[in-house]
Amino acid sequence: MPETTARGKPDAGTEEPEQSRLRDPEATRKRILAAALQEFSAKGIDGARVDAIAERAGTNKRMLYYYFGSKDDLFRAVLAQRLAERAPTARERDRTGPARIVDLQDRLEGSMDYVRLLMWEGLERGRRGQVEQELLRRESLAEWCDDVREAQRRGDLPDDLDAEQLVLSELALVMFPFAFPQITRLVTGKLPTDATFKAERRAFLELLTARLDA
Amino acid sequence: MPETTARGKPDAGTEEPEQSRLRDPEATRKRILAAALQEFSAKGIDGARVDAIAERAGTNKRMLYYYFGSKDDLFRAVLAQRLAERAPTARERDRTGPARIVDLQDRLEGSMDYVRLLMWEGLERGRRGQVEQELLRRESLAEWCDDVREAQRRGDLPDDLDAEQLVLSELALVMFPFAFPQITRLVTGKLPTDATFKAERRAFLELLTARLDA
DNA sequence: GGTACTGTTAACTATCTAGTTAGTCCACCT
DNA sequence: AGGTGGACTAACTAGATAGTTAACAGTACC
Repeated sequence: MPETTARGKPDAGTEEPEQSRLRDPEATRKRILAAALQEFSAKGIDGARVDAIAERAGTNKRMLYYYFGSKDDLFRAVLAQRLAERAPTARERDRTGPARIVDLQDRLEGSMDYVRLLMWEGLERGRRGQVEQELLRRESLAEWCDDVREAQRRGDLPDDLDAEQLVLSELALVMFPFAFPQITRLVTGKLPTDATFKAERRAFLELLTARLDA
Repeated sequence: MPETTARGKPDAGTEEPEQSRLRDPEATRKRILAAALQEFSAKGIDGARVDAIAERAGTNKRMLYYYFGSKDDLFRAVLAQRLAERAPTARERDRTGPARIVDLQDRLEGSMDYVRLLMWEGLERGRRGQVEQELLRRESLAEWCDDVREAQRRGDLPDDLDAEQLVLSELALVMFPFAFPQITRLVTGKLPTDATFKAERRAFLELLTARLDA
């Protein structure tokens, strides 16, 4: 690869203008964010290499510091973006029906990178420090809990279970296999990305939900 | 601190000889392992600093390479030791009774460092590479699944649920809060180490188990 | 067509880190 | 009492890494 004036292909056109200008600040910004998402998701904050992100974005390390102030700020920007992307659709889903857990799994299926981002956040930052988008996230989760409580009042969900603990548990049931792929494999013989595993998990979660709501 | 010839106090005497020799290979080895457990648990494999481990162990970096070949080997040794410590008692617990999940939580309560070790393993190594003590762990978990299947035959546990998925789920319910402290806090307002949280979680898991087994 | 601004680049630096070198110190054996 | 080998240490090294410098090149505006 000559790599002299390589500028990554603009691939996913955001708007239709399609002008493949040589200078395209927005596109560059997005390429960096996308590259950072992959790197951070794969290797964590400490593990990710700034040079690797720059190269993957088809740009220069300097640009990364030009648009985002530091490696840490870049991580925060990636997480914030991913959270913002998910927040609106999260509000729309049914959180109390009989298919709620399977549904949650479907939503998470395509976003293993997001789950891993959250894990890295929990491990590398989570103990004391403040969390990114704290308010937004807290509100979104509180809303979810409120939905559950309302369903409990209606009698759609068992009312002896604490709503917050239930929400936490549903997240646990769905996220855990992605968070601990090695344990998933040791127990079931399959990786969480395996299609067979997903189908089996799905069937199990359906039964479990029914049993819970009985 | 003068720190000239500082040798960490031998503290936990392994045998009773109690000779506080200045040279005590076994004690040094153990101090290094203990220090490494803390560092790796807190910061992961990449995040942990060899110098920090050495200092925490009250010894020299060279000793670490003397006893264990590399940083990575040291991590494996720590994990292997922790697994070996837990394996025997794990076999003794009741895995099918109505208190099984609460019981599992009690066992994990004092070993957050262990859970974190497993998380780091999952994140930093878990995707492809082989897992430490693979055989031992796989057997131990298979045995657990067998116990569940037998209980299902006896009618002590619902037999429509897949045994492996059930084991995975019970692990999920208990480990998740420790793995995602920030999410736990966002949902419940408390950290998983908080005594109130533990009590609430415990009560919830009791109800949940009863509901599952009904 | 010049000037000012902003996006972009390669090369540089200070610091850090895993791993090594080369040696000292101590216990035990004879 | 002296030598042998294992336990231990301080200082070093080569390479990596986050962040910086300084200059270059499109674009826009007059």
